[in-house]
Amino acid sequence: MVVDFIIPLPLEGTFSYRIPESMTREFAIGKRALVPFGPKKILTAIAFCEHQGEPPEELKSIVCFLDDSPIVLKEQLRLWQWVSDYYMCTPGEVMKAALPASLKLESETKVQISDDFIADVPLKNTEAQLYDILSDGKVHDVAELSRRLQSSVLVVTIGKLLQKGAVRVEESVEDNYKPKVEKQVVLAQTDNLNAVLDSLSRAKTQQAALLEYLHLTHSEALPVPRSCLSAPAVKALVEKGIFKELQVRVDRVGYEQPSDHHTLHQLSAAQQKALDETESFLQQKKTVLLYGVTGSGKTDIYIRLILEQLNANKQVLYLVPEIALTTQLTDRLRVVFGERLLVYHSRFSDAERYEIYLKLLEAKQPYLVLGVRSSVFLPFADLGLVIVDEEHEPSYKQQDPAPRYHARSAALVLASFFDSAALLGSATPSLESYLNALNGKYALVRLTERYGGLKLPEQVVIDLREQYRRKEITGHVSDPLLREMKRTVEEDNKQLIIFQNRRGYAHYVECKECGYVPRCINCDVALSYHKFTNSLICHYCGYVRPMLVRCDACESETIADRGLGTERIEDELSQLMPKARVRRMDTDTTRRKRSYQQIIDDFASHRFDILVGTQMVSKGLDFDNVQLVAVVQADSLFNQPDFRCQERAFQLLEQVSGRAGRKYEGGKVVVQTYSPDNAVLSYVARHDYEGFANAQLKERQMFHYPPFYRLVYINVEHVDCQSAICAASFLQEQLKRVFTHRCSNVLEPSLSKVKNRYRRQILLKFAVSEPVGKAKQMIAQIMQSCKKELPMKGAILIVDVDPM
DNA sequence: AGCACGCCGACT
DNA sequence: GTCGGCGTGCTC
Repeated sequence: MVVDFIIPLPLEGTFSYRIPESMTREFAIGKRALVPFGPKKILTAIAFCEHQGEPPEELKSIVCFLDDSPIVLKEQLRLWQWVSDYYMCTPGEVMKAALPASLKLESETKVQISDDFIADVPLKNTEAQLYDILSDGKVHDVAELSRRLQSSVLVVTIGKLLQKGAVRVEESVEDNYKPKVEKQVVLAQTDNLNAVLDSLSRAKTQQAALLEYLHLTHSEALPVPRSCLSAPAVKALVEKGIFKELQVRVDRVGYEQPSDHHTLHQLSAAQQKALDETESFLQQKKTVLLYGVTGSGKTDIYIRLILEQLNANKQVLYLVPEIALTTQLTDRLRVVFGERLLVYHSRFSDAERYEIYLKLLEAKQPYLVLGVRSSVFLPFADLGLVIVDEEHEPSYKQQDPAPRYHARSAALVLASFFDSAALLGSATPSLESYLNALNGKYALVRLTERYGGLKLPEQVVIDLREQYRRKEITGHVSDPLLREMKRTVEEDNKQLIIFQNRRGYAHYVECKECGYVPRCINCDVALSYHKFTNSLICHYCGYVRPMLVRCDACESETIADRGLGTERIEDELSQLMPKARVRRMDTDTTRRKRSYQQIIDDFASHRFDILVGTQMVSKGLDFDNVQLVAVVQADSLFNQPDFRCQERAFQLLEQVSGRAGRKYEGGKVVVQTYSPDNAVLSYVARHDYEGFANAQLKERQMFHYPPFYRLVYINVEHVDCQSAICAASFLQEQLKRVFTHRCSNVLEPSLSKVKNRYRRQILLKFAVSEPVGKAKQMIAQIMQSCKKELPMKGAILIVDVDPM
């Protein structure tokens, strides 16, 4: 028997292996097998299908199957296939993204000293060093050795010692997943508790620990995590035989008790109407686009729909962008769904993801999975509904490594495999989805009223040119904005959010004498100034150098800050409003695992007044007490060299302004800008999404852009600038022959060099009516044949389908 | 992606 | 003359 397997490597196609006679009974599609690959590696492969037709001549046999039943279900495999075809990547790349690492066992090379070795020739320097480390007789893996021996030739050195018979080497596959074990204590015997308590009358902490235990267990002999009680007291109580110690395997994906207890709201009339409409469309298996303004209560509608599915014994996938997955949302869902809720977050460790994966796979009850992009790859067996919340979010598209897939598209395809419905929700739908709704491919449901009948926030635009002319501005905060801020915080005791889409202190710095701007050594960008660390940082590759004392070029000491970042706003605020409590939220302040949540919790409970932040503050957050939202400089939103620039600007401004006035009347948005006449601003002022979208669609159609055309970018990268251009030109010529007007010239991207690689692009455009599958096959074929040609030497090709 | 094989410069 | 650099090509 010969079976084709998917290997977790970026290699084209599948790989065929023989299944030994003894194992053929175990074969099933979707099971894992260990397979030998190359001269020594052993990898985890997924059985994809039985091999059709004549098998290749020389075949290796699999080592064994790893599972009793498939761990990748047939709908998942179909999705892998779809992703790899549509996004032009290999099945192995999809496999890598889809499975938690603990499911992808891989052999490691283990090295051990041979005890019968007699050195007849003296060992060389690195050989001797390695031999020294190994002299302890223990088994070492290569990763550990390379940490201890900083040598680039480690593998070669091991090879040499092996030749001399000094060491033994073997490949072994180990399961690195360790179940979490918790130490617990339980009461050893239950009779005579009072006597036991009395006997501890002179050991107060032990007595207190025992009482605490009884309190926790409601006076029953139940196991309690050891960490809940005072450690020294527990130790003593165990020694006295009052407590027994247990080692218990526990789930990492615990079921945290929700921290507050709101119940289901009564739906407003508008919500009820939207729910009814949505339900009837979903029953017809029609994809629904729920356009609901910010604060209209879309989540309440989702909850009703999810309940229905779970009660009908169907699973539900509820996708949210990374940034919207906060305890605000999980708590709310936990109250309603309890243990039926599974959360899948990218900040989870691999062990946690592994446990969630298996939990869903072995599910006996229907689950609601609340998850980020990659949760479309979880093993759903009976999906009844897919919800994509904030469907316009660009973060649903994976950027770097392959598969460069869009979770919204993948989710819709997945839903179709189960013949189930999908719901897309947003206050600012993507033009792609909106167009689909207009031409009837999706059903459009509108929810244009805020919950509680609150008005959408009023927008005030402040012309920065005018403010500077009249000198009514301090730093970057104009006098009218400052008045609004003071009133909000000092008089009304409300909170405010300040949005600035750049982190750091200054976007770049410049010598006032000669105009010199320090740039990154690895990327084609200026370095950003971070005052807190007094350094210049590249936001693309992380390169850091100390802030200039004097100009590199002319040695002058007059270095000026240019461009505004969140750090600087925070700085200026502490001077303008010294009494206000200000916190900043951006990538710099949320590096640690808990810090993002901490800032949100603190703001929600009004432990500070002003939240300054990047995009992060604009998404899905629900703070009752925010009255004012300020955009300090909107201009960077309007000036991006990107056909989606306007759409993004509208979405961001509308979303961020939606944070104001969610519970009380009188929310306000102040936008400072140098271009107060920008059309986007007037649409946002009227909260006129549909007007904006219709105008944008006209432009997109005119200039042959999505959603009327599909784009495929081919990025050509090379360490040498000229070679990048040559390779791109060569490839472009070949593509042009086939695709004629659909193929662009060689383009220089605005970021022409990143991480020491020079980039060029070729853009292919296809009308949505064209069958694009054929075209992709053609592109792949041309790329394949070009790769072998001389001008393409050393070039790296990256295909991005439906780029964002 | 790894890993082996293979061809050219700086050392004993 | 060898050691060791990394360019190129293959992996069922």
